[in-house]
Amino acid sequence: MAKPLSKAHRTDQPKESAHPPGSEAVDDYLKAIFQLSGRPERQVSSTEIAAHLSITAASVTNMLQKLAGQNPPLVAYEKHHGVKLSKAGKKRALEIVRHHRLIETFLHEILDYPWDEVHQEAERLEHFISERFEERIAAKLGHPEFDPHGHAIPALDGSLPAQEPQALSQLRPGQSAKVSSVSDNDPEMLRYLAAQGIRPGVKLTLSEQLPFQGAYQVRIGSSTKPALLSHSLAEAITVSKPQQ
Amino acid sequence: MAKPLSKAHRTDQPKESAHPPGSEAVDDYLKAIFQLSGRPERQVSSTEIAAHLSITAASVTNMLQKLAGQNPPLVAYEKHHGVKLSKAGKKRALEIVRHHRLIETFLHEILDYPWDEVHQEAERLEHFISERFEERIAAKLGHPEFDPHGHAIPALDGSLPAQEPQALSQLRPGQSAKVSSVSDNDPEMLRYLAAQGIRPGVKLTLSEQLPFQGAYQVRIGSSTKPALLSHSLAEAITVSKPQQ
DNA sequence: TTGAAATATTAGCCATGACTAAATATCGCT
DNA sequence: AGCGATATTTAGTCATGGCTAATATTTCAA
Ligand SMILES: [Mn+2]
Ligand SMILES: [Mn+2]
Ligand SMILES: [Mn+2]
Ligand SMILES: [Mn+2]
Repeated sequence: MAKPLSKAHRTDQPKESAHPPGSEAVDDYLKAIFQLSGRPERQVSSTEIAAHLSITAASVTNMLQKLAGQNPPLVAYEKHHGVKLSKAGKKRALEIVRHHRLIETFLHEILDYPWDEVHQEAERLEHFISERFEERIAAKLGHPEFDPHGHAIPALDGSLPAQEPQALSQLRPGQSAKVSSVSDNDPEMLRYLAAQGIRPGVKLTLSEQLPFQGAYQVRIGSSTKPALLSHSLAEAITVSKPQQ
Repeated sequence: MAKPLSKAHRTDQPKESAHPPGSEAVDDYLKAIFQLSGRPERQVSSTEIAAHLSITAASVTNMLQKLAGQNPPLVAYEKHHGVKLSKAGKKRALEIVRHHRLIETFLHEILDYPWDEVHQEAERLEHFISERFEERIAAKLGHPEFDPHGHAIPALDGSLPAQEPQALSQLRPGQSAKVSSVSDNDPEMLRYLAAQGIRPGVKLTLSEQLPFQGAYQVRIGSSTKPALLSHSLAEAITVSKPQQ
């Protein structure tokens, strides 16, 4: 918000706008590109970003050109060939991811949110908390390394533990593994998983996989009766390297 | 954010905009009008609102017309004669004030923010927390009635304790009173007051007032050496009805 | 009572970040 | 290699909420 009252500025300000650049929208683009480009890093297409953010591809192209035109550029954009984050863009994306995961952990641990409600709230707040707030909740939580869904929280310098996450759907029958993380954006799914006792750290054994992308039959922890998980559920669960 | 993928809607949506009405800006106008109109309720002028929000009067007029045109109207606007909040506008304003003061209390009590830093953070977050978040921090804090500066927190139904706040500057020499609240928007001032030991609940005695709006000499609590407060400082402190 | 000063509104502009429709580039396949 | 399908970009529009400059209204003092 501008200060029309101050008369003599050193240089005439470049006219503050109602919705400053480098805002919520920009954050969400950078985060989307970060999440979609995976590891090792891949170019991300306009269409993918559009689908991820539920907006049109035209809007995405428009924004990508702005992001590429910033100084410093936030993305490297090749017309018709997608984008990659620049150094600066990646730094900002990781900052927002850190906010998101710290907020989720905070909501769950301190404010007793159920784990299926933390994502939605964090998705909004991640853009608006200060560095002070970030620092304080991190301290309060004892500088946690993982959020309630098992996702690693980037450190202050943006570093993440080198992980080799594998989808549960890629296990072979008979193999065991520990749940590393679960997808955090579908509350209904999270409630279902909680009801099954599936959460990060729990040991799973794939007893059988029905043909044609059918259900996965898993034994959970040391329980006796197995559970059945759909293919999309098995895709939403990552596990650590299978043991034995 | 729109969903361009859903094809057949019941009625064609009125085209979702990037910055939905009923947002941060609207909240801040309603809050400003609420704060400025005082008790008993007064009409508030465009210029006052402009100064309070550090924007131009033209922008204010523009927004007031929009607010008056909403259904239901959020303000009663008489061209050239200022505005008052409508029922709906007052409800929303109190909702935001409740957010603000709960957040301040939360930051101070749970996250150990110093009292001069809570206002700025609350000013942003008040617009973005959910009802769930509000409810959780209120519960965590034991449903507090006052924020760290002594301001009353509106109840869920919007009610506020009937208070008769009086500026310290209106005390007569010799009178004693208890500090009720201190203005919360100037961090430097708050640090100064804290250093003097002036905070809500502390007893003050006005020993002398220098002429021509000069300094106020007060004894703080049961301390022996008096402090000197400028007129603007004495305006920023409210006290409860003088005793004796 | 009247005219200048102070206040307030109008008119026209801009940036952000959506949208749709039209144009164009790339890709997959014969 | 070339055609058509798919992906992507361009062009033009809109709402929100700022701004400045010009105009209109109200107020106040002579
Ligand atoms: Mn977000
Ligand atoms: Mn998560
Ligand atoms: Mn605010
Ligand atoms: Mn306060």
